[in-house]
This record gives sequence, structure tokens and C-alpha cells, in this order.
Amino acid sequence: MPSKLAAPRGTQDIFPPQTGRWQELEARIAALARRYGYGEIRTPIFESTDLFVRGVGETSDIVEKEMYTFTDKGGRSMTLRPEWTAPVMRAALQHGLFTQGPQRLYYLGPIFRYERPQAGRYRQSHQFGIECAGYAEPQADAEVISLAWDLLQEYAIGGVTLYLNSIGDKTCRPKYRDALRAHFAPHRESLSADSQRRLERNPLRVLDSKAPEDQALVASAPRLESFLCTDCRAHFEGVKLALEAAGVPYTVDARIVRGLDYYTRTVFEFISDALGAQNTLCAGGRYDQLVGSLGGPDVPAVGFALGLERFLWAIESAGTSEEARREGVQAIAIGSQALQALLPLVTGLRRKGAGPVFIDYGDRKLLAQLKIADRNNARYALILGENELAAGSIVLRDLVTRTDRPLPFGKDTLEALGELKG
RNA sequence: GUGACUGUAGCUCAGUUGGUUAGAGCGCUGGCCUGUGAAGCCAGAGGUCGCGGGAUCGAAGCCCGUCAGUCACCCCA
Repeated sequence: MPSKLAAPRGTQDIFPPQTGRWQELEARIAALARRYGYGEIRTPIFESTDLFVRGVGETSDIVEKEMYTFTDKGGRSMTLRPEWTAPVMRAALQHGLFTQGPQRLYYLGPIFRYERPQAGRYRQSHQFGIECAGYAEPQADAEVISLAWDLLQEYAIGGVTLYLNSIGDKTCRPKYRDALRAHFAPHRESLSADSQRRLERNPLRVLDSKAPEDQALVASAPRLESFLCTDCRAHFEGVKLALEAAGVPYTVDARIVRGLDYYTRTVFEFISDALGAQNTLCAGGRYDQLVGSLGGPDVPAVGFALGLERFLWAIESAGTSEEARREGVQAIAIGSQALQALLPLVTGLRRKGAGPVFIDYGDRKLLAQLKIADRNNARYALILGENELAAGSIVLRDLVTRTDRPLPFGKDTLEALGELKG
């Protein structure tokens, strides 16, 4: 393989028919977002490095080791977007959107993270997500979750569980953090190396450790639930109530803590059992402090991000994707004279936009061209050879029923073919 | 960043204890079956056996390194 000219590690080239599946998913996402009243936002693919350091958090893994950072010719430090929320909030803030009341925005596009690729994880991947900004009310949390749920339902993706938790806010979380430290510190030597590191940086993350030696201590750790302040508790109850009203089933899981620093109160993940180790299809939460930390007013907000590669993977393993149907026409000319005569009809059919029109220019025999029609998944073949030219006719062959129908070949042929669709 | 496994034609893979010009299927190109499709027959193109070094009379098979891919860890969409 010419490794020198291969796509960079962790990126992929996408071809037909796979690009068709992407287009279909993107179209359905746009329609769904619109039904919920969300409008699309597009932001630059790179931003000031500082935006992510301040927005996502200095101690997050994204900022610590996963950013694609470069210096531009003006000596500014720039970073390829590793996540959308900070840029979206930056853009809304910059253009004064928050002075106009609550905002419902969705986005769809690539993100970049410098990680070792594996199943369901890439260095360039694509996310769909929404941000609902301006509402502190729990109904907004449920709305966001409900939209994600609907998308999963549309594709009949089974084996998905919604895990829900509240991680408190700036009044109650510090107390819980201290309690966790107090709980783990005496046993720090028996914790896994990773967890010992987590204990210093972000004790909450010890809770979702997978290391077997940590499990006993994790199980006996104090529950965040008992530390939630009354406001957070009320909010969490409100989210549950609104989810029940929306008919969205959930499972409360105290171990959901999320990796980004900006989350407050509600956090959630949609986990699929059809994927590999990277089984989070969609995740998000509330981030009431982010806009303020970017230098804006206090704007409460909630959102999620969904990984499109993982979503397409889940669709594939759910077997929800449809077989490619035969569509369009293969125009077949036998001989250069017939080709010349057929071209206007081909152009006419293409301009009518009824479906794909294929044609082979290679001076091949009928048999060879029918094989090409098969490969193109054409529904019909239009055959023009010497016999037809002499008779002033053209043969329309239905490639599914394998039946021929002669039609007069002339000015009216295009109209006669009007009913051809798929 | 760590670990395990893998790396032979466009794709999927053979290649037997190291031994002469490296194979198959599919795909591609051309031909045949005197113009009717997932077919058959014939022929052809296409490979510095990931790359570099080493030991050997001799390496696609062994040793070392390196790069890439896959999966997993960390972490996350």
C-alpha cells in the first residue's frame, strides 16, 4: 500500500454508497431539529486555543492531551475544534444572541481529537448536537434529551439505555468532592494508578473507574444524591418528571460524571449495547456556568452531542438500513451512430430529474452494457441499436420484470418516458 | 501515551519444515457464445510479499528496528 499517500491516522475517506447513508441521516437530523424548533449554527473549524482552555477546562483530557493545536503565521495559537459547545456559545455571545432571549441551536460537523483510533473512535469524527440556552428550567433538560431519544426511535435502534444523573452545582459539588477525597484518601495505596491520579485532579472520576481493584471502594463511596442542595434536588426531580411526561425511559446512575469541566446538575449518556468499548452514542448535560466563564452574562444552558460515526455503526448493527433499491435508467447505445442519436434523449431525461441516468461511452456490446446496468442498480434499460434505428423505435427494458417494450423513437419519446421514476 | 494482534495484486486471502520465473477467487481489460443483465469459456493487465537492516549458499516465512492497520486500556461522541 502506498502508505505515504494514505489518509492520516484516525481519518476516513467515505465513498458511495456510504455517502448516501450519511446524506440520509443528515437530512433526517435537520428535519427533526426543525420540528423541535432548532435552527442550524455553523462556526469555524478552528478557534483560539484559549477558547477551549477556558471553556472546556484545563484539567479535562481534551485540553490536556487531545487538541490539534498549531501556531498561525501571526503567531496566534489556534486549535481545531475538539467539541462544539464552547464555539457555539462563543459565537452566540459575540453576536449578541443572548440579548434576544433564549436560543435553540443545532450543529452538525467535524471535530478533531488527537487520540489513538479504535472501533468507534477517530481523530476526525462528526457530531450532531443541540444547545438550548436561556432556560434554567428542568423542562429544557427534558426537551434536549427527548430530541435525542426521538432520533434513536426513528432508526429503531434497540439496546440503548439512557443513564441520568445530577452532579450538583457550585454550592453542593465542592462538598461532595471533599467527602469523596476523605473517603478514598486513607486507601489511596490500594487504588489503581489511574484512580490515584484522578483522586487529585477530579475525584468524581474515580467513580466510573473500570479497574477491578477500585470497585469495592467505589461501591462504598458516599452517594452524591445525599449531598445535593435543595435547588439541585428539586431540579433533578423536575427533569425526571418532564421525562416521564415525554415518555422517555431513563435509569438513574450515580456513576455518570462526564469528562468536561463545565457541566452542572443534569448529566446523561445514551449507551448502546451493540457497539464495542466506545459505546456512548450520545451524551450531554447542563452547563449553567460556561457562558459566564467565557466573559458573558449568566446564561443557563443544556445540550448534547451525538457521534455520527457511532450512530451509523449502531444503525448498521441494528439492521435498520434499507437495501439499495433499483432506480433510474441505463441508456444503452450499440454503435456510434446510435450513441449520437441517443444523446439528446439522455440529456432530456437528466434535465427532467426523474432519477439517475447512466450511460456507457465505451462502444460495448449489449451484453456488456446490461451488466453495467446491473452494477449501477438501474431499474430500466433504454436500448437503441441498429435494428431500432432502422425501425425508428427504441426498446424499454424493465430490469426487474425482464420484459421489453418497444416505443417509437423521436421527438415524443421523452414525454412517453415521463412516468419513469424508480 | 501503553498493550496485544496483524501487514502478500484494487478487494478477500493461499503460500506447507526458509529452496528455482510468488498463487487463487472476486473485480478490471480484451475476445468468443451472430443483440438481452447477477452466467460460461479463452486470453491479458496488475505485486520492490509495508519499509529498513541482520544472520543464511538461499527469505514472503527466521532475528532486530521502524511505519501502518485493527482491537483494547486511558478517555470519550
